Amino acid sequence: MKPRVRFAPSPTGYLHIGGARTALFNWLYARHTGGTLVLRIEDTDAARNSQEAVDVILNGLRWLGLDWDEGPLTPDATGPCKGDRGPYFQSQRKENYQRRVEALLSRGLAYEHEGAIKFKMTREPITIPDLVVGDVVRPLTDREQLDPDWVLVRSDGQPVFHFVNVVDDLEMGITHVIRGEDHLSNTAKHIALFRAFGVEPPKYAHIPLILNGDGSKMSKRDKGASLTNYLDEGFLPEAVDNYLCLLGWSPKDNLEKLSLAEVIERFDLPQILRHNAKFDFEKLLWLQGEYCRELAPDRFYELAVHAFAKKGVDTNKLDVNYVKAALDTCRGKIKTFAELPAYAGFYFTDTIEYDVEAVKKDFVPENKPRLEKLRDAFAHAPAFDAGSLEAALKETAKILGVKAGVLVHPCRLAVTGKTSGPSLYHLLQVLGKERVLARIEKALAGI
RNA sequence: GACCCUAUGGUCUAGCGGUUAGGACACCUCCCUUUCACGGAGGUAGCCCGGGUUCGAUUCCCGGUAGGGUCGCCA
Repeated sequence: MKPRVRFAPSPTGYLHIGGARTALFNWLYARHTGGTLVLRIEDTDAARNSQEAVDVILNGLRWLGLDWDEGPLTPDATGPCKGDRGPYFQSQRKENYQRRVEALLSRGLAYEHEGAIKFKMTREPITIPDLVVGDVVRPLTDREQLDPDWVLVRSDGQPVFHFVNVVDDLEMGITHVIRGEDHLSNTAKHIALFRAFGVEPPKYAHIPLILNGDGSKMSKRDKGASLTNYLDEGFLPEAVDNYLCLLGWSPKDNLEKLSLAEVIERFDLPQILRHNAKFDFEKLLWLQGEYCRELAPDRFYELAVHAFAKKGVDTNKLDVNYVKAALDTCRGKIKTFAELPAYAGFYFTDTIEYDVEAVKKDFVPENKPRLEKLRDAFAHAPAFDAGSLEAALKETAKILGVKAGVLVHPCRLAVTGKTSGPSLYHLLQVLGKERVLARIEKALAGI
């Protein structure tokens, strides 16, 4: 029988990076085994849930490239879904829970208590056979020994998470539950419930948690905890996917950069690591740089244009060849698209803001005649292309008896306002004679 | 407080009784380039502690310690 796995997030308005990895691991297992991935929305908390919150999850998964075989097609709980085991929103499954409670009640496995309905929990220790951790024996804690029974349905009629989760997994035919290790202890409750329904529980695989760099738990307010954050910062989904795979799983042959297709081939449950991992932003950034560098030109332009648009710079109004030429000088230089507007903004504005420290260093009186000479050399260069400009600059330096760097730095500052950026000669070529001479002139006036 | 999981450089990891403990990120040095990146060549840095078992433990067992998790009419 082919495995049926599920990702069952609660729509809280954001998708936790750990949740994203749980989704990824479920997806990988489904694709590796040829099984089915079910997406189920656990929206029992009507007050807190909203369509927008569901949309965050759907968009996040789609961005990562994780498709599901069964589940919602839109964020609307009553909207279209695919799959024949629906509904896939818990808010639409009330009758199921009702029916299941009555079954337990009628068999004396649950009882009413102060308006709530409680489950008669086993007193004996329960063994959780976990595919990642191994057999885990979970006895009752001292507090549980005082009252081992737990609430299935609140006094207001709302069923609790542990109950609906198990009922849905049972009715949706889930064979493998792959989820965060924070659920490991409570799995005893789930197993007991499955047995109460006379069904063998699914196989469990509890994956380690993702922690902050300092080892603390990644909570909602931690920057970097939300997947949306990476989307907004201009990360590439393939970089995020790749990095997430490396957290708690390893291809084992010293491979670091690998595609999802390669991971699908190698991925399996027993190889999942048992210990938590700290999130290393620097390593993600490195992978991001790797993928960014090999981006197809069209996609690079598209993402770059989008990044500028987000900063209020509409490059669509400009000559497309100019924009492409400008962006080409940035390829391989930036890592995330979010840094692009600051990196190459000088191409699309005539208001150059000079780096204050660099001005003190490079816009000094002795550089004024040098910059004037350079301006003249550029003005009379046989052609305004990178090669000619480089030759002109070096020739000028030679005449002045200075190193090329003496001219390079003030020139870059005058034209871009910055101390670093794309190749100087190439950016001069892209900017064109008119802009370059005007900017040097303007800088000269301020020295 | 009870119970559960975990433990290789700063970080992610390979290792599954005998290895000069391997790789990657980060960091440092040098080369390339008179910007910044990229690339190339080196370098610093690790088996949590204590007992066993064994001819021999990073590896197996026990105990500590540390980190994480759970014990809700939250999910």
